[in-house]
Amino acid sequence: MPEQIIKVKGTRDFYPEDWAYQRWLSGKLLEVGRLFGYEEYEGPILEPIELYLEKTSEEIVGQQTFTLTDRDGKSLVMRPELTPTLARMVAAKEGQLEFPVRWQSYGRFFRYERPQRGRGRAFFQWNLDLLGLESALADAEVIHVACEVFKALDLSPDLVEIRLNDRQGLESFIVDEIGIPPARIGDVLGLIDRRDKMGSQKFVAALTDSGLPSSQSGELDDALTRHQRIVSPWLDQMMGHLADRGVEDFIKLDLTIVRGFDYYTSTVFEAWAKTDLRRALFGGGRYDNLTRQVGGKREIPGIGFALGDMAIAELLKEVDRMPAESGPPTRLFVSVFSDDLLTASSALAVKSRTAGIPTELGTNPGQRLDRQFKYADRKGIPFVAVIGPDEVEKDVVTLKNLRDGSQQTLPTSALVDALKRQD
RNA sequence: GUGGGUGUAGCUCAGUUGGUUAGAGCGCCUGGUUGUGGCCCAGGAGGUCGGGGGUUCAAAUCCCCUCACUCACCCCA
Repeated sequence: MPEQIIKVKGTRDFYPEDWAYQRWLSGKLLEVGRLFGYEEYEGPILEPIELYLEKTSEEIVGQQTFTLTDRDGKSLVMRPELTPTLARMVAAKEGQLEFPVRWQSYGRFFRYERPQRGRGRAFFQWNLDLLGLESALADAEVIHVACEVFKALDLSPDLVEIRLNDRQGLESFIVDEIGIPPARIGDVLGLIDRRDKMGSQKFVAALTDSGLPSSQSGELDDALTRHQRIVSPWLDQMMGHLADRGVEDFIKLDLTIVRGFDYYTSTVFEAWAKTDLRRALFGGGRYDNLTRQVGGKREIPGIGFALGDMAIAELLKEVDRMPAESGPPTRLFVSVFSDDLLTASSALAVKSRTAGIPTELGTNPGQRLDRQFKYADRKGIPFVAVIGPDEVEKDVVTLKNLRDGSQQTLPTSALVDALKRQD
């Protein structure tokens, strides 16, 4: 026997019940976006490596992506995120698009990482972006969408929160209040980002190690501990808009939210579960120079976020918000009494399908009826039709409801109506 | 990339200080019921104990290697 072929590490097989969950989740997300007027779009799954080298460090692209070489020797990347693709698509049509652009997308992404709880190498991600607006109204809208997603998934503010910060405000706080030289901002932001994980002591030590006077390290740590937020008119505006929309309960200002790299220019936010799950559910922010880096003629400001399917699934499982399994769509199983009567059963199935009722015709003529019933029952098919010699003679059909065990014999012509009544 | 854990029947798992023919529950198959699923009863099939090597009279059990899965760290665009 040939060796069993195992699936690629970090990928998942979606059996019907798993796929039903994916359909449910993507349906919920896309519907929320649709209610805010966001149009769906999609890009290629393969992109030239240069698209990512522009924006991200070579190390990350080299080590954390699936890359391949095509037959012409060109390096291609299985897309690890959508934003560069979005930038490319917007830049290519920037003269023709009507701004502001509201776009959303749900698709597959790939990252070459070590799989663990809530993270694999192939995953789905929902991206939602609002492009072409500079005002805080745009940021508030996108965060409002995020809050509505929580509502749609039945996740209340006691389970989840969105931690919000203004990177520009944080930077000026660090420079003006603490007195850290502007040149050091990059390092310091990176450490602030990780402060939650390493704890206060290590944080101070790391700051000092990086060359900061220990008085400043301590002062910054104190300030981060003491202050819930920074002085930021930008955040004040956003919070005002969010309160108008009635979603402020989901929002927590948190000046330690940074999100790695220089990608974001002001607003940054991350969603976190307030449970044991120590993982960001999604994150996003404002990027004001999106299209330039991919050859666009002008800078188009934008704000958006991305939500992966795996972390949110972990949370939904943990708080019991997964939808119930629904089984196959089949409503009616038409049993086949014998070879002779296959024609009659077949005709009935055709009639039922024509009426729009998902119908399965027995494929084992003459199989004992109890087997056929058992099969339908296990499949979760709610109705079974029987056409035996008695029924054929009188042009009737026996219809059994497997849910409650009731059974009736009715004219063949009345079957469809009877089924529709019982929906 | 670093470290831990786990691999025994289709599934979830037991398996004592190494000891005879490797077990249970669920599932599956057959029959009890040749026009009726679930419940019940009786019987049955199914395992090179992840793979390879070693120690031993004897290995699921001990040792080494390897593969897979999993959890955490690093990272998280």
